[in-house]
Amino acid sequence: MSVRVRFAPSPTGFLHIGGLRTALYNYLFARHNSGTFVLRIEDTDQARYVEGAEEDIIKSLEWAGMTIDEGPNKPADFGPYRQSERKPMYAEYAKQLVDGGHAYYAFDTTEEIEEMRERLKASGNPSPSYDSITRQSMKNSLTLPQDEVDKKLANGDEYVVRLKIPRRETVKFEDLVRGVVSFETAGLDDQVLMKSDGMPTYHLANVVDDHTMGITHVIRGEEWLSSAPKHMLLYKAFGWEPPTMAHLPLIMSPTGGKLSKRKAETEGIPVNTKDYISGNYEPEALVNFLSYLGWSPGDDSEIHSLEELCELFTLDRVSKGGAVFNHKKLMWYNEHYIRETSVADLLPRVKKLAEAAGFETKGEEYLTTVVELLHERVSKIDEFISMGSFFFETPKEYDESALKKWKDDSSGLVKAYQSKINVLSDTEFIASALKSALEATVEENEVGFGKVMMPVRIATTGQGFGPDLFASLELLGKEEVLSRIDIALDQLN
RNA sequence: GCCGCGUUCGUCUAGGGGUCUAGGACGCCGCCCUUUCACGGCGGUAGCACGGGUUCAAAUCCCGUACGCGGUACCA
Repeated sequence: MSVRVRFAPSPTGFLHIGGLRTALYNYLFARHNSGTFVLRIEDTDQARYVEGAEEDIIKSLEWAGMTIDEGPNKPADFGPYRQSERKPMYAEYAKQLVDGGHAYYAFDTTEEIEEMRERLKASGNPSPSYDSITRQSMKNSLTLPQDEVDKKLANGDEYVVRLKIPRRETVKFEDLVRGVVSFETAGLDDQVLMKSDGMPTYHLANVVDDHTMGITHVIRGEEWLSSAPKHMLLYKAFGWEPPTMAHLPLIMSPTGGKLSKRKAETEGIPVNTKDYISGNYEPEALVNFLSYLGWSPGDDSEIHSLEELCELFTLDRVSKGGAVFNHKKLMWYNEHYIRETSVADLLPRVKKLAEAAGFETKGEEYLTTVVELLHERVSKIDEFISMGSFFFETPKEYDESALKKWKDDSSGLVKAYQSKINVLSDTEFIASALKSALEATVEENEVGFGKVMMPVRIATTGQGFGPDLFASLELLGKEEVLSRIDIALDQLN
């Protein structure tokens, strides 16, 4: 049987980083096994539905390089791929469960359930639930006479369908990440399968869809482990072979706990994939970083393309413990991929960013040199613009910490250098000549190299750091350099 | 509280009874390179949660404790 996996997010918001990793592991597993990667939208909670979320999910996966084989955007034989569009199906399967004695109708109002909980709490049960014991004293098709149940259903009274959890059973199954896990049914509640609005809950829809869509492996976050026994019970009740389970470790916040939107934001970590897109991160870097958050190929390698990861990925190498999101390591990956990318490939992207920042890019040749000069020192592509802003405009201000290196004698030295390069013709205005001129200035004034170099750098770039000074000056051109020195001399004295 | 899952350097991880004096990566520190800042190169720092077993031998197996995380909804 060929492998079929699904990524099944609910469109309740933008795709966050944890969801992206779950998608990635599913994708990697699918590709490794020449299987099919399915996208299914779990939109059964109408109250939490967010407009545009589905588009965001698809766009995010595409950006990361994951090709969806089947999904709402790519219909195939197992559609529809939105649960809301599969609604009639769930009711039928729920009925099948009821008829088979595995589920029942419950007519209790939320107030009545609340009342039951309060009553049990008062008598010492800290977490009462609607289960094999309490259902005996509630209003459902197990306790009510058949004719009354029929009447209520015919009347159109509101009801839910609940799973009839067996009283005392052990549910055991093998998880590809965790090994054998087992649960006692005594601790499980009679999960609602069909809500009173006619929509299924996650549990029913998920099991029905995974089965009817031919899903062979369920790869999802650990937050689902606790409800997995209910799902196993459902497969059994339907008489279906359950898919193989694999519960992934959660991505944790540096301060502890599951990496939530709120936590991530206060810690300066972008949570939504769209923030990585708009933040100009390299998708290859995020993918590589994420793949190693809870998995490793077992050797000392760190860098792998998506294709290589597909080749290497196996579920038995996924770790069990939660993995803390380390933004610095992500940046290391990002930096790596920037350096791996050729100047030619970087060029159009830098051009676009520069134009978006309102800069005149001064021609392809000029921009190419800018990218070359900065290539080894940026860690994110937008730094070509921020760090290299002086290539596009005269510095508006001078970096404060750099100014500490502007000493009393700096003006004089900069002036001396200016007069030396002033005599160079436009064609003589090249890095080597500019360097010689500075060396001459150094010699004549009997000072250290940095004594002249740094003030010149500050005057012309506004920064105390940056790419090779002489190559930068050459690119800027004689007229511009001289003019910047004039302005600096004027402003810094 | 109850149920479940987990725990190797600060972080991500390798390791699955002897080859572990515990390996790699990020970070951090130092040195080299160097006109600055980076890049790069070299080196360093730092860890088997704790307590009992089992065994000739335990980071590795078992039990317990602690701690962490998840679940405990007509949310997913």
